[in-house]
Amino acid sequence: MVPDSHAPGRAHRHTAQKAAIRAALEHSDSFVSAQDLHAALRDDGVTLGLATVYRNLNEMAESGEADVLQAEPNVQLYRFCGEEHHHHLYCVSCGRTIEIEAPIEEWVDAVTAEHGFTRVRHVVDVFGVCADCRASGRGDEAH
Amino acid sequence: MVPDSHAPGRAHRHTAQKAAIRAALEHSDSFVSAQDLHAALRDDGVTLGLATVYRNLNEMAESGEADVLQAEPNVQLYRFCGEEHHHHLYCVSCGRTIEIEAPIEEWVDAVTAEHGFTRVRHVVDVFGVCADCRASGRGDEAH
DNA sequence: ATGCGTGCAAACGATTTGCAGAGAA
DNA sequence: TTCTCTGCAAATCGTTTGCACGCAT
Repeated sequence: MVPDSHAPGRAHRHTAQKAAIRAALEHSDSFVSAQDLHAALRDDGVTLGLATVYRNLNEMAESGEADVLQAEPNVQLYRFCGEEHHHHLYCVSCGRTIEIEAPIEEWVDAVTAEHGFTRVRHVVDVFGVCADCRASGRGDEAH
Repeated sequence: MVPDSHAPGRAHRHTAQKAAIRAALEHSDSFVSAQDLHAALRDDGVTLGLATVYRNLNEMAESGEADVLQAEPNVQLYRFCGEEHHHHLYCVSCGRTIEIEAPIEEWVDAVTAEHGFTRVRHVVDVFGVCADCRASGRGDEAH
């Protein structure tokens, strides 16, 4: 039955692209799509492939270093994941993201325990149009 | 500039496919993908196109008759939306869905008001592995 | 020298859309 | 009859993957 499948010697090489992607993700003040990150990186002078961005982003998401948010169908947004789990208020018009605290952690524990669920992951995100976008009328188009 | 663009006489014809899709969605006890719904419908003897399922599902989602949930990238799940807005506990292994109540409605109002957001939509869903799947060991594979 | 990570481009797969024909009003 | 809805198939488009080469180790 698959002996030592999680051997300690995971290679994980250090490359310029990997560092650039992580730096760009950390630098970003809100969620970014893989495509946008790729474009920004190229603007920054870093030449890399889109596939590499996807691969690294998924790797980071897999290891818990990044958060993934499905804002719309077919578009997944990534964000550098700090130490703790927090939630977001997301403007669907300008993409601005505000971190918010959701007083539901214990509620989640209670509900999942009640139904016998384990390995719980919860998604709590609020979408809307921020004051600025509303003022500039962009909120009418966004949906 | 575009006079009476929202004229009252929206035609909305009644067809067998439309009725079948709605019935199937109402009958379903959990979230279903458009593809699954299409397959189930054909099993049921209803011959219709996949595009028709998508079109009707999106129409229902647009008008608020159905809920859309992005469980995974590239896969959107639909569910008949009752009268009120409620949340779900979703088993990532067997797809079973349990309706739960989230005591956060007023928290959402407070947070959005605080940041000047409008047109708010919130997503509160909990994912995990239910007791049955955990017992049968399927929870180890699902992610 | 050894292989993991990268780049490119083709492959994928869920969803959308154009167009001609069928059925509801 | 008129005009919307349906069906089929091709088109989209974000994301993933195969393969050969370069670079970190």
